[in-house]
Amino acid sequence: MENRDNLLKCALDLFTLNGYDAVGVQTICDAAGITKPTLYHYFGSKSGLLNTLLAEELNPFLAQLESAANYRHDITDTLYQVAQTYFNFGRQKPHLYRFYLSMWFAPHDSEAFKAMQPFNDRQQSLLENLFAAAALDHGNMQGRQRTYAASFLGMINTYVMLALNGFSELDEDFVRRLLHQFMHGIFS
Amino acid sequence: MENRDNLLKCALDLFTLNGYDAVGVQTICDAAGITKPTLYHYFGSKSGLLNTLLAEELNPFLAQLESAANYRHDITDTLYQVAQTYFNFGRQKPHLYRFYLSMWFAPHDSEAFKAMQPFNDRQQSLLENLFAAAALDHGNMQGRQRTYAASFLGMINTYVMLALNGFSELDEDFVRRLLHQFMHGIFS
DNA sequence: AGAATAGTATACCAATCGGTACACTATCTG
DNA sequence: CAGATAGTGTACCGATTGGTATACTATTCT
Repeated sequence: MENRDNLLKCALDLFTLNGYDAVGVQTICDAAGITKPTLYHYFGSKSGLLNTLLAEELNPFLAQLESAANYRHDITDTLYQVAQTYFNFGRQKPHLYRFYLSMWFAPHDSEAFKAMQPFNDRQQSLLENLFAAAALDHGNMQGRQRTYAASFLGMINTYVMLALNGFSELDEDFVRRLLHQFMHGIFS
Repeated sequence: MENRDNLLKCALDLFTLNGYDAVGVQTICDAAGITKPTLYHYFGSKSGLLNTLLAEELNPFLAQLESAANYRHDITDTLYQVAQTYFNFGRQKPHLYRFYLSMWFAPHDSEAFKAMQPFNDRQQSLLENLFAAAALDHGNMQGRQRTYAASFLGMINTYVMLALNGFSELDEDFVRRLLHQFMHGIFS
């Protein structure tokens, strides 16, 4: 399993730095110091490698997100926890975060977009459920889960990208400003 | 010039649909019904084609943006005009808008990112100048042009993407909500 | 010991990539 | 009419793409 782990590590670095399409299978193998049949033995295909990679990197994050998005009858606080989870992720794995967003904007029929889509769907539905639950306590939010989830996600990504591009720090204050701005968009 | 224009049109469709990297020179030529030397006669290279394409599509937009971003001592109204310009663009050329954003998120050393960068820089500096001018009227905005410009751009892109993904309409009301939310983020 | 299984390398595949040498034609200019 | 110039097609280039047939080795199980 040593070669397998090494392949994943090298692929992650190369993908996040150069993008999925721009990195050839041969390049990954060279970086890992092995040959192609070894890669195809473990992952079956280049996209199989990407899928495995995303699963191993994102599933832990999604688990954290799941517990953060558990509604505790305080929508502001819950959203704060959610935003914190994203910010932590962006802080710890900035390259991966960028790579993920680049896949989100990739052409819809590309391997990269398809690989990323299920993870995005899980985030979206997690947040939709959160907003749906909150709407039981706040009548004026009713029926808008989809839009709320998408725009909250969009706003988080905007803020994280701002920070990744050096316009701010991903600190507590930045989370609070995000929350403040988003909540004002809802309740006015 | 008929073949030239036809090439640009076909390339635009293919790029916006499949992404820059995923479309080969041969594919473009087939779509335009010509052969490769013709393409290389007009544009010199694949990236030359992309650059020409972006220039012809985005320069008119940037001209509109320039006049919209002309500060008239009413920051809310000016930002409203700016946002309107973006929304119009997103409404008229949704595929191109998506393609543009995908280039923004592309790896920094890719052809696509390099081709898009100067256009982004012009938008950023246009907005920075606007916010700098507005800071003369609103002291509490002083010294924050860069962040304001980047976050306003980010918020616009978020809203346009929400609409392009079917979560909303790019209508007047949506612009107003964007403005409302952004201004509240500044003045509180 | 013998058989099965996982892991790995050599060497190859067809297809495609971006790009070009060269010859030809159409058109415009003197 | 002669010559220059722009535009275009045929046929090709070397490099790289994702992927594989086959044989070898190392380990593990019976």
